[in-house]
Amino acid sequence: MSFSVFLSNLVTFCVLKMWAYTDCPAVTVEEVPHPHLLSYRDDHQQLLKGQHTHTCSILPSLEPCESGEEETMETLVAADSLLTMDCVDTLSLEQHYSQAFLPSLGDVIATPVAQVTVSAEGVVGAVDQSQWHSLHKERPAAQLQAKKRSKKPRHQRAESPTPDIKVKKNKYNKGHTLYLWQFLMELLQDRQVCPRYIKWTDPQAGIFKLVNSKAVARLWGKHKNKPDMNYETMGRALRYYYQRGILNKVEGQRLVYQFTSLPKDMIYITDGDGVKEEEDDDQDNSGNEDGVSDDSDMVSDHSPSLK
DNA sequence: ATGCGGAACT
DNA sequence: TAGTTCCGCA
Repeated sequence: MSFSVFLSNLVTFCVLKMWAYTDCPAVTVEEVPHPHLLSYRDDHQQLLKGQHTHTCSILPSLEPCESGEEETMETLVAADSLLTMDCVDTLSLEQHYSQAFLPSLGDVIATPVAQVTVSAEGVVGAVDQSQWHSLHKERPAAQLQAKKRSKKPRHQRAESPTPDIKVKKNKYNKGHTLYLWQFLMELLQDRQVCPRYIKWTDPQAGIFKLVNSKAVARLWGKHKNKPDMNYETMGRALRYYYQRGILNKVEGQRLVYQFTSLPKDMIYITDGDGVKEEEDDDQDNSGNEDGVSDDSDMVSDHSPSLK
């Protein structure tokens, strides 16, 4: 294990470097990291041009329950154990959403920061969009509203676009839990739950579906330690994301939502064997039709809706 | 069953 | 702050 740990750290380090500064879904944030929330174990991570692939292996394989809709408790639990953390390495997650989100890993990054000003156009300011894929150019009206409100930073926060400023923040940011959107992204990258409870219906567009809304809500509740969590409640949180420009609803399709932007190093589990990494940044060539899908899964609907 | 956003609350 | 809980309404 030690070697893998080493590798992990190495990878993490590199990734963090790359992550210097990013902005997330449009809004600003300051965050607090946390080291391991969900920890996945990356048994073999490979550092391939800065990417890693992870293959989780902690969980006992879940039964393919074909019973249809309801997932058994066992499966949920199993999936959940993964979220709860049984792992050792703390890596993956953070790199994905970190930045403003969770830098921590020893104190490498830290900082909070960022703040960004947002302009009508979209994200702006210091934002470095390099690590995020913005899925659409224009923002929904709701977002604009959100913008307005946020124009006033109450505390003038030092802008620190600087990527690698290493501020020693709370080095041990324990107990930080992922934001819901991060959590969903994690699930989307987790083979234990990805196609089963939640899956991409159109990865390029950031569109995903809560195949088993109940299960996902339960997982979320577990993560937040809210036993009574249900889709109704989680859904409210999801709806708040519309205003914040983090999510959009794909109208007409039940349980289908869309991330307005995604980290570029997202690992897309499109299906079966392949975990595919999207590294391509097509600037704005809106027509997305790269032959990405090799999935046998149905990634059928490509709703072009980007509000 | 979902989805929605207001309002109060943590 | 980022949801959580509850609600009336669609």
